[in-house]
Amino acid sequence: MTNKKSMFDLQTFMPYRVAVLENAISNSIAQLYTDKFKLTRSEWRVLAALGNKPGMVGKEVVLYTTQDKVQVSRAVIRLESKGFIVTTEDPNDRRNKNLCLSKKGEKLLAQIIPLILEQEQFLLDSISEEERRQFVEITDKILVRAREIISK
Amino acid sequence: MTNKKSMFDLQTFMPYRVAVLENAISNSIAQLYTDKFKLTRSEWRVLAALGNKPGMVGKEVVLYTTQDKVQVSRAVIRLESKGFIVTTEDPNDRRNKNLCLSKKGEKLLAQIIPLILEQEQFLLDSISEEERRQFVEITDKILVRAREIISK
DNA sequence: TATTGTTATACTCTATAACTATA
DNA sequence: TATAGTTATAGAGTATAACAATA
Repeated sequence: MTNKKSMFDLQTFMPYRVAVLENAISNSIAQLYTDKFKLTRSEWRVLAALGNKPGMVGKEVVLYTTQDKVQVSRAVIRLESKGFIVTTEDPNDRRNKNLCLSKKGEKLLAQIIPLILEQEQFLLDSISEEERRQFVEITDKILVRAREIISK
Repeated sequence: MTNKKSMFDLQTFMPYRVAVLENAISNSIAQLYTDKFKLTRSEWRVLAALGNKPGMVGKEVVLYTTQDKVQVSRAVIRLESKGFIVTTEDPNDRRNKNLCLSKKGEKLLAQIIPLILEQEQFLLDSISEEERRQFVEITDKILVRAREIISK
């Protein structure tokens, strides 16, 4: 006698497994920038974005960090008030704010990045180079599908 | 002339990629139980848990759904007030509440599960059976590491 | 009119601590 | 004392709409 409802098990449900994984990874990484540096995830992402591509305007940071403009606007305001970024007016379009790390922001980022990369390496050391390549390929394919659904 | 800070790119940072994937998947699934059935993720997980293993007590649901006892307690209260679950006192230990789906809850779950599984299938149709196996294996390995870090 | 960015609001999620009732 | 579950609170994440300034 089989129970029809027992055919659904959260434990083997792919979206649930990804959520659990993301939660564990995200917590393991977040403690690096929250505990010692008092940054939110949103702030950390904006910092990392500007470290990689200085001078982006808000809209570009939105695209780069996959956050919406409200999140970015608030993170920028907090980071500026803490002195980690400086904003300059774009002479070509005065609606835009060019965002750059301050010296203090660069120093902060230079402290965080090695810790973050070390943590990532520890996570990735559990799998082979080949698996790492497969992982990127597989997650990319699934991501495309998920975005198809959302945009419908 | 290379920029040392440009060595860190969010786009290739594994934890960021997993966060983006989880976000997309989770949104694509969530719209199924929020839009039509007005459930939160926490409520959906508790429902699914009880559908799979009726009669669990709160503590077991906590373990099964990877949520903490506060989340579960609140989801249970809401689900009970909506008439989707019924709670009975455990005669052996009156601190425990045995949780079961009501007929209404079973009906609800029976409506949701096919939609959820269809969505999962659409996501998984983007990869081969072999890749699916690899994905589970890889994510399990990374999860173990992430939990090692958190428990430190 | 459309776009960039800000402000306001509300709801969910997460984490913590304090509490109750039982054991 | 320890455990199961509840209540309270606050910070962070997410979504939406309304708004100001500029194009």
